[in-house]
Amino acid sequence: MTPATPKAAPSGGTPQGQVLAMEQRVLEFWARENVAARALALNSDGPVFRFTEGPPTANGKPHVGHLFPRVLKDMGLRHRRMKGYRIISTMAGWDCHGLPVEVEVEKSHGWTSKKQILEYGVGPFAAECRKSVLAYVETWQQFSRRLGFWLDYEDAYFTMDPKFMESVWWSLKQLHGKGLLEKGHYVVPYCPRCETPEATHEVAQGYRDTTDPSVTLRLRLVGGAPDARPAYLLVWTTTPWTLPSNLAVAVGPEMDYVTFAEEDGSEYTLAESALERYFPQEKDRPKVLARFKGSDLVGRTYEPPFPGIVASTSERFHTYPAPFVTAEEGTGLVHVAPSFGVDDFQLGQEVGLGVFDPLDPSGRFTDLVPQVVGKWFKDADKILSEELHVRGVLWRRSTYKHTYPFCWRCDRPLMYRALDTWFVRTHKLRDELLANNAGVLWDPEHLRDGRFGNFLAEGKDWALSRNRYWGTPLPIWSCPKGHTVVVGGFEELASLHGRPLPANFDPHRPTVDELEVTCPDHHERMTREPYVIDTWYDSGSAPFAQFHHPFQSGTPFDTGAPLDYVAEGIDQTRGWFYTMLVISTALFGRPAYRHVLCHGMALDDQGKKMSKSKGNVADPMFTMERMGADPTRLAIYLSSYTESFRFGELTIRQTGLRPLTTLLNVLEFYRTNWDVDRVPPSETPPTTSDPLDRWLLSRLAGTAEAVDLSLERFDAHSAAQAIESLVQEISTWWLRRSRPRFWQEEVTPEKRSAYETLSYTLLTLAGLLAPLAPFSAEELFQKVSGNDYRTGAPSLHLLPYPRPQVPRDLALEGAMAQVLQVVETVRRLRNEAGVRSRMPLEELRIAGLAEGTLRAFGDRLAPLLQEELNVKRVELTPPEEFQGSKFSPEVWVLSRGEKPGEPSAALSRKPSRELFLEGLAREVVRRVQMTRKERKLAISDQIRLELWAEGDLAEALRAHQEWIAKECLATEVRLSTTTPPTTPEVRRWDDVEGASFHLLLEKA
RNA sequence: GGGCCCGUAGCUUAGACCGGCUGGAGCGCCCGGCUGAUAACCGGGAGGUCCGGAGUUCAAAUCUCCGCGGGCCCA
Repeated sequence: MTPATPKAAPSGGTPQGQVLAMEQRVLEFWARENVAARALALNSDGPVFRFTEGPPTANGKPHVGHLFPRVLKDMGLRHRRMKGYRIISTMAGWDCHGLPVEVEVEKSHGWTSKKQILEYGVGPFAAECRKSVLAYVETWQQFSRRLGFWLDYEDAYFTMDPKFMESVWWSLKQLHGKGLLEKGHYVVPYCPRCETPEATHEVAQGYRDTTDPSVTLRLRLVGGAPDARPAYLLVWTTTPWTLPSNLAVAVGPEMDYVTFAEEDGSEYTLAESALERYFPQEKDRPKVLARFKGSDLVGRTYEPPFPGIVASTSERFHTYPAPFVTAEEGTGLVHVAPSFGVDDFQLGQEVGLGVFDPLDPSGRFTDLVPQVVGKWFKDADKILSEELHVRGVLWRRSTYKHTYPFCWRCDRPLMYRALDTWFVRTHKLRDELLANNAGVLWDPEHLRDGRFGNFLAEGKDWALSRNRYWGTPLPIWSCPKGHTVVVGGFEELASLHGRPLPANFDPHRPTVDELEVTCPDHHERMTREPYVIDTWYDSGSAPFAQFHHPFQSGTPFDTGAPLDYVAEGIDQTRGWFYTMLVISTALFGRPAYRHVLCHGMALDDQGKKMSKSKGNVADPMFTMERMGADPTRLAIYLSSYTESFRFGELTIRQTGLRPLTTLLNVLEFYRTNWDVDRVPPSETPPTTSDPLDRWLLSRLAGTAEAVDLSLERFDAHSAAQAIESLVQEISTWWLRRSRPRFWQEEVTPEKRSAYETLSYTLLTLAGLLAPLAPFSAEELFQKVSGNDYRTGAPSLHLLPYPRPQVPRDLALEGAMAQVLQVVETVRRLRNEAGVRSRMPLEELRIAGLAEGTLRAFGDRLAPLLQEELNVKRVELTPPEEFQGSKFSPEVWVLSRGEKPGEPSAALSRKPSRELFLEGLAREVVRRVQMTRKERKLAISDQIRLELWAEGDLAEALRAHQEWIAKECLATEVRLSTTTPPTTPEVRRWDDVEGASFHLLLEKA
């Protein structure tokens, strides 16, 4: 959602605010220490990892569609960099050309047609296009920096850079030399507003539902019926504006057709299957006079819908057989206008119909059709239909809902139109494309043979030329004698020009066309084919053109080496992934990339599709400023990003923020304690015999291995999940169980082991987390290593990736799992008995533990459970004990393991008198601690304590007076049974197992 | 109209390729605990027609087919 309130980032104590503050700290550190640039310069002699940034079109602010690929790319690049690879290249890139940019400039002037560009001047127009692109680059850099996406923004490639364009020219010459670049007159999707054809991958972006007229004509057959009655063909179309261009009618030779008569005696012919559509009610259906195959209908002559518009020839206005006629729509008799349909054009070619195109380039009728001259083609529908109606040619009229392509930029309906167009003959490369795709690792896998593979198999040609201005000009010149030269570089152009090119030669239009170029053979002035090329060709050339290949020597570009990793949205299957593959196959005969990661499309928090009209499109910069980059990144990694997934502040809060809060709280715990004890952090795994610590180290080793393996496959999802569950385990088990060790007064060996295990774990975890959540990882590193962002401190992101240094102890992990099972069981028993954890119980008996568990823990098992479960005695007993009725329900709560391997447990139901008093003492201690906190005393502050109590409480306090003093850091504890004074300093506590007491607390 | 993908608790997801314990977690909810990690932390519980139906099988969330819903792509 785009919220109404700007940049109101929450702050203060919320987890969200803490994360934002943390990220700010990290950003300042990175900037101050120039960390990003230093990281990019790492590993200059390491093994090569090839990458190319898919250049976004820099003509607008980044949107969600730009966020996801960047988050996924960054994960892969950070991981490989930490593992010592030299990344080629880390250049940022900007896609500068194309219709989007032109449209932006046109809009700024309020122009509606191409003519206005010419009036304004192509030179100034191009200059504005350039300016428009550059205007957004700064915004994009801010966005990327905030996200933590590190690329080389200082040395970015721009597809409008003459050097880049020269490489593109070079490649086009190669294609031409291989017979892969050809001109033809073909039907292509055409936007009359933009006055240019579009490629299929562009058209693909603009389909939507629309309602068009549906008209059925009756076209009079010359000669009429056999008995000379008037006879008509019924012909259906949804584009009445193409009817003046009608040159033939197509029939399906194998299909069944029928004739029927209407009341006036006229005979009508249509496909048999169409009868039901036109006469849904059986009772209305006319009587069929004759039934025959379409082939019997071939060769008839009819009167065109608009006689006199098009000259008749011996080929025109006849019925022809054609394979594309179907029985599913219309009448089975298809209106053929070769200028305006792919099938129509092909049929026209075959039988020699010629073409008739009465539109000017902007889609308005010329005087070839007088009744609609000057009209926009869609506006002619009504006028022409009305005329047909008046003349009695219109038989039925209604509307028709279907999906139809609209221009992806200007949102006007496209048309299919026969034009002169330059093509990349990709159909000739079909088998090679398929072969080069076969070895690519697609994620998700099904794309390889599914959507992408199917598209390649279609083997459609790529319409390359655009009748526009702001793009790489098609470098093809021809002379009046028909001689054609494809120019593959500026030097070659200079030689045709006859002298050096002007300094700072700009190959864009219009300067390129102002250059005098002479035909080397006929010595006549040559003119350039007046097109620019599809901007997708530019970006598809980025892997080599960013290096100015082959003009620049000594670049790291290798003609034999595909990219190791690319990541973009699934929409790029027909976009960048396609154009890169075509170009690399044509030029270098190899695949363009080894591993492709494709993310799905974003839905909003409610699972609804994001669309501009709904206003639910997330602004990623805003989202990051509110939620933080790491929560945003984690939310993506933890989602099923290869499919469509929800993305919004709610989702980020629920999925991305949560695991980070837990982790940062663990860190907070560590730091709070570390500030007191100052045990040096351990960069290597501590040697310890503590089973809890050894368990954590083993879990860490397992996680490290799993995360690394996942990231090797660029599987951020599994990696993030593995980290998330380790964080969970640290927090819910290791830390909780280790707390008593941190409370110890002195730095005992156990306490040291806890510190070292935790610091080592957190430092390693920081490394594992670095590719995914670089900010939190840095925070973890700085705070645990003790570097604390001081000037000159090392950054985590300049350090190598952590390697597991401890072998896993699977036996111990299995044993711990069983211990956790016991803990869970006994907690349930306590719940059942209604005895809170603070109240100690006498005894716990356990049976059915695996042999391995007992071996792994030796005699440490009992103390571990004793503390965790607050029982005085833990006995391991033989399973037989649980079979009889030895445990009376009066005394014990019981859980019998039912499945094999499940332990049984019996717990004392009630505390003894003695334990009850101990429990009461603990209740009092807890309240004293709360009071200390209320008074904002430091952890280490000593106090004097006075307590007033009666009955059981008084007895409990007397019995545990010393212990209370120790727990509360009290130099003295005085007990009174008198009435307490009613001064405000005396704090009253109620409801301690039904009783109340007072306390007075002073700093000693 | 065609192709590809997805559908597991209110939400995010594991399990599916390779059929087999009682479908597992986290968040949220309810109950409780803890109280110097504190807008934090911990336990327990409720909550699932594994989208529906049919088939294969001793056995189906998992394999097959047919629907329904959603997404993306194509015509």
